Amino acid sequence: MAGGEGGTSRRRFEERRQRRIARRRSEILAAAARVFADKGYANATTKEIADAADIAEGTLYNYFGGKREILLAIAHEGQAPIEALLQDATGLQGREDMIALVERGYDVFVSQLPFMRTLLLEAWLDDVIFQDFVLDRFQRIGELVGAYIAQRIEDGGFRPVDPALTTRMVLGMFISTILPLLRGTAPPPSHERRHALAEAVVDLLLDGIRVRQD
Amino acid sequence: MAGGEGGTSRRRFEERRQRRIARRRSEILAAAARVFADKGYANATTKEIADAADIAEGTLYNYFGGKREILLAIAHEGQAPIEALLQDATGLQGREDMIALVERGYDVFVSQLPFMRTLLLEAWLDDVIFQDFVLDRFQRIGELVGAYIAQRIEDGGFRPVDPALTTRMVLGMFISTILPLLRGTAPPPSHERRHALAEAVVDLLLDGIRVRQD
Amino acid sequence: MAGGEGGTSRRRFEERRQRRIARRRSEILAAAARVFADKGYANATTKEIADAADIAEGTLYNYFGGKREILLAIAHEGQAPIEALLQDATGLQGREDMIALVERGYDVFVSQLPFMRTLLLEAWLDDVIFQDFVLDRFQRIGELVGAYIAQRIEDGGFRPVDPALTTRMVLGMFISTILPLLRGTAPPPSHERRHALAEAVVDLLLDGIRVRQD
Amino acid sequence: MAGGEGGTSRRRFEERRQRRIARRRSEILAAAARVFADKGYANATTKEIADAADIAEGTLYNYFGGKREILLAIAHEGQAPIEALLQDATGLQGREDMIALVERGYDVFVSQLPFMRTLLLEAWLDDVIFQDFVLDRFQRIGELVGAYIAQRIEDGGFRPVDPALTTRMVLGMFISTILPLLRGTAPPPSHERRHALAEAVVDLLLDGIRVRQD
DNA sequence: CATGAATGAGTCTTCATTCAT
DNA sequence: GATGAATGAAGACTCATTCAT
Repeated sequence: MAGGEGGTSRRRFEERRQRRIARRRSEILAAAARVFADKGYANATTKEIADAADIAEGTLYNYFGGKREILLAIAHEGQAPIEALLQDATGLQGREDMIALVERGYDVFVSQLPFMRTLLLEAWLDDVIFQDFVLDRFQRIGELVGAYIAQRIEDGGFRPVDPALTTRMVLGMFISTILPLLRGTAPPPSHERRHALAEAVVDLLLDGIRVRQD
Repeated sequence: MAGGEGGTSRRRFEERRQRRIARRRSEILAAAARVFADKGYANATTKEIADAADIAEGTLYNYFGGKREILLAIAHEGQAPIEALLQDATGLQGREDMIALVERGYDVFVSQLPFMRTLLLEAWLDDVIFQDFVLDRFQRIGELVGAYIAQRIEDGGFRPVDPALTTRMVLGMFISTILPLLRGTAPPPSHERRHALAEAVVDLLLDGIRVRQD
Repeated sequence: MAGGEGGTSRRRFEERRQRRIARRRSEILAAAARVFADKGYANATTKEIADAADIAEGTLYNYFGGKREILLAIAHEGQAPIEALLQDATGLQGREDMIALVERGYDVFVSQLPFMRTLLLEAWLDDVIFQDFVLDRFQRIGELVGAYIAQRIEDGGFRPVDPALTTRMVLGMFISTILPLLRGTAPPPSHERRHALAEAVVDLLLDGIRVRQD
Repeated sequence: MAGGEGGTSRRRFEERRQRRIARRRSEILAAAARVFADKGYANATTKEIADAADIAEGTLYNYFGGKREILLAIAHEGQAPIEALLQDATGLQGREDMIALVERGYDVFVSQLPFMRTLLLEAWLDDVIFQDFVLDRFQRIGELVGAYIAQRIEDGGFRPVDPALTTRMVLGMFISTILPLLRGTAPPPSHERRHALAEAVVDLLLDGIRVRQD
């Protein structure tokens, strides 16, 4: 009886269920990312994760296959904002564009801090994380920035540097400026501070610190 | 009877014993550094360390109070070469001096790779390691480089940048260039390669990548 | 919906859970007391305790913080019956009262044998156990018996002996009579036997063994 | 050459060697008894024993087959003074004889404290120690005292008590009076104190505490 | 004989995962 | 689906005993 409606209501129920599951997964991931960021994957216990997510330990296993799968899901989750950033990163032209891009990079790290911290930490040890979630993106950024630099060298705007190496160094400069945040020894920088940091990075990249002698 | 000789032979014996102990401690530390560098402190087992050092598990405890003490000894061990480098780092003048200094920095990392890798990895999580063995040195480097930059700004050689921030970014650039080595995805660079890397770092620092437009 | 009933059912569930936990704790304590009584705390392994309690080793740690905490819980557990006995021990008058009291003392030891055996054994070495769980009660017994003896001396019923020393000796007599049981070389005495032992203790205390010569 | 003298000197050497060995064994036993008395056999380490005896750990094994053998030797060592006491204990007659005997009992405990403490402690757990070194002597004491009591009952001097049980209770009284010393919570009693204690024990045994009503 | 470093079996404890309720 | 107690494999550490020097 009420077959059609039954189907509709069942579908609605199913949708709501799916949303509830997705929401719960996200909550768990956010909690786990905080714990992993704080103590590292190896030192974190499933009990701590469950407590942070305010659920029972066993419930974790209804949403994830195990501790490691949670880590992989976190790594996966951390990809989206970087992907978005990479999408917009085409068509760099001048200093202002570059500054804006670096600022957006800061935004990603600030808004996703536990994810990023976990990702970078575990990539240091875990080859799967490193290959699939860090190296991969790093190479895409490398291609992007490298291509830009190569093109600017071609048109005479940049010195004939090694594009890949320079990309690497820019990223090093970038990361170094938010290292205290990643390490947890400093609070997130204000928007003004982020802007100033971005300017410093871009200006050092473009002009170095030496005063023009000519 | 033969008191004097007895004393001498006992002293010699004692010296030899001390040397044997020191040597064994070093062997264990080197083995442990390799294991820690490979799997991280938390994932490394005392059995693995013992196997790597080719001794029995219990023997570890004749030389160190426990796993954590081994880690601290590694952190301590890694300080000497950096201290030496810092001693020599005064009196930077021009580009060549700076390149030489950066090259020596590479030498330290290359020759002490497992120690450095372990140190940087664990400092990420362990506040004691971070404070006592990383932040401390980092601040000394910061003072050194920062003072140099500030002085060069004063005499008009450098643009009026933030010395502390710039120091941080230089270190970021430096580290980024040997990251593949630290991460274990690349072999140690040749001396030529190290020289080229050092030049790239210093030139980027001094002049940036932009071609003079005037 | 069904809020009240939900609350009630949850509360009932919670109560049942608490009872289950308490029961399990008691089972573990009883098993551990048997093992400790048999081999001593230091020689007992957590594996043996777990086996005696018919649970896995790890389960112990869901109920107690560790091996030593189990020992302390045993010591604590053994206090209740002695406290109860001390409550009733006021108002001794004549020989019959005293015999009844000694008999109740036997009952405590017989019914709590592993607990008492463990307690006395470990108090011999462990200062915490000794101070908090044995000396304390011993002093209370001492005060009680000592006060009684002192009063009877006053009213001329007893010789002018040292009350504290006499109390100590009575306890020595008492313990000596169930030593084979405590040591595990004899089965628990029957009620008749306990009565006879109690009479022997009290008569020796009151009259000694010498026939009146006058 | 010098064959005869060689034999003599070898014999002398051998005797001296035997004495040296015996002396060293005694030193080790005394040290071990102190350690065992303090922490118990199970909690004492061979390292602690060696340190207490001021020798190296390995040297222990030149004199004893192992830790347990040291314990057995201690138990054995503790027997001699008690044997001596038992030899002299025949021919008790009156109150004074008994007091003197009890005093000698105190002397044995005071002079051999670590041995006695170790012996009683380990006999509580170790069946071999208990059977061979404690029960055995206890039974001999029991026969001696029991026979005396039985005889005095026969001749009308004592009430018709159970000789074995009474013996047990006397020993309980005796032990109880030096329990603080054995437990380590009181210093050895002075000679005067020992005499007073012995009088208290014997008087309680003979006359109890009740004032004669006749 | 004395020494003390080396050994590895044995112990307590933790924790990811399972599963009955 | 949620819960959390039960599990047992694994890990850090101890210590009696051995043995090369």
